[in-house]
Amino acid sequence: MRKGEQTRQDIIRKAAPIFNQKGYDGAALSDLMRATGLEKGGIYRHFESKEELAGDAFDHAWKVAMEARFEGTEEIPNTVDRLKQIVRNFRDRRTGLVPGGCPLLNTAIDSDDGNPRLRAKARQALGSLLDRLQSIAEEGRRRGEVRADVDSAKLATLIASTLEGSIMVSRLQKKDEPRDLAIRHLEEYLETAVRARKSKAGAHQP
Amino acid sequence: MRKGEQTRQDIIRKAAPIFNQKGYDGAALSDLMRATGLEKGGIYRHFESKEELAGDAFDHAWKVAMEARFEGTEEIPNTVDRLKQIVRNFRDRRTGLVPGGCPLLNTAIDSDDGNPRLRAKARQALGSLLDRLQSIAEEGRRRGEVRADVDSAKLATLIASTLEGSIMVSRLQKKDEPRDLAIRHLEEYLETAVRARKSKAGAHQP
DNA sequence: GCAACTTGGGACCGCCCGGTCTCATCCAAA
DNA sequence: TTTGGATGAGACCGGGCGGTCCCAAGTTGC
Repeated sequence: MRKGEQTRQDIIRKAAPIFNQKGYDGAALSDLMRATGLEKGGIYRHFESKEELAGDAFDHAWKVAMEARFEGTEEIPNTVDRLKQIVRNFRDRRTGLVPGGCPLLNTAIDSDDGNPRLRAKARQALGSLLDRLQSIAEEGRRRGEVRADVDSAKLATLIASTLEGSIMVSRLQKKDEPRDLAIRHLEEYLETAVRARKSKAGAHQP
Repeated sequence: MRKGEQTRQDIIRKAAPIFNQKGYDGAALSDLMRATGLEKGGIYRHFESKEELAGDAFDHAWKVAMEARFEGTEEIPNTVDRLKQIVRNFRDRRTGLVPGGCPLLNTAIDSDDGNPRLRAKARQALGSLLDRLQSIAEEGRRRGEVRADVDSAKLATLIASTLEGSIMVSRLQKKDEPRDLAIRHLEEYLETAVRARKSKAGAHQP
């Protein structure tokens, strides 16, 4: 039973870029066979359908993406600085990512009007991103680092939307500029409209 | 020759939602046959390939989208107000649009890593949107309605990116809120960071 | 080192894909 | 009203699709 699980993970890792690049319909079993070096029987032993494999491949790609985006941010004490670093990570931490662009963006569009299973995974993935951003903002509000009038859920949505849109534009134009522009825009927004102004009394420290 | 051209346009109009919803691979000829009420021969008389039809269908969908987004904005005298109205049109002018969401977003992701012909169309479509936004901003700068330190190209890119990203999130969540949020964010941005402050002397009027 | 089970190769399946071609019908100009 | 080109139906095609299954080879526990 040991070898099988290892093979299964191997298939997922090799299949993820194919699905992320070509989409569900576009990724033919023959592509997956070539990428994994296995015959059909070897693949279907570990997954009951192409759809199941696509789901697992998405989970893998998303896990890798999330790790990259939040890498080295947990230890940043100030929550606004932490959000800024997360935003910057969309530009700076790109090694090890599954090729083919943001899995969320790809899968959301790909599964729109069809393939409910993948669509549910995409929704869940977006939820996980929004939740993490929101809870950081909320923590910041409680600590007085984030302005009291900031709506954490809305802030999370705005950050995610802006980044994803700029990634789409950057990929289409094959230029980094739109993405970097959005990052700078969000940094400025976090600085001017989100970060609490320093109060003379000091908000939290005794 | 009259009837043929009419049929051709009919096919394009009926096929556009199929391609926009299902993507290029996902839109089978059988789907197009059902949507148009024609047999294969009837379709292939007017298009030499599925790809050509997809291209024409995208052009149609994009034309409709662009008309909706710029509808009733030409006559707004102040350029910043005009930009704000264009942004709002993403929410308010949605009748007559080809179903399936933003054709640019769909086609950009769909044709990523494959189908160069559709990809070129998507790039060109993005270019046309950016150009229109940019030239409005540029006109505003010349007229002194837009701050001199605003980069028109960057502003256009930021607007397009933010809107497209929020549309993706809205579609995935099946909620209007993310899109509306982005619109409000852009309105505020245009007001506070783009619109030239009223100078006491009056910038342009004698 | 043997037996039992797990693994993966690859032939096979039916289906539907995009695309072609022929021919009856339709339509419009003379 | 005739006639010739425009039009569209639909049978047909080869290929590649996702998926199944059997069996040889490999792996593992005893």
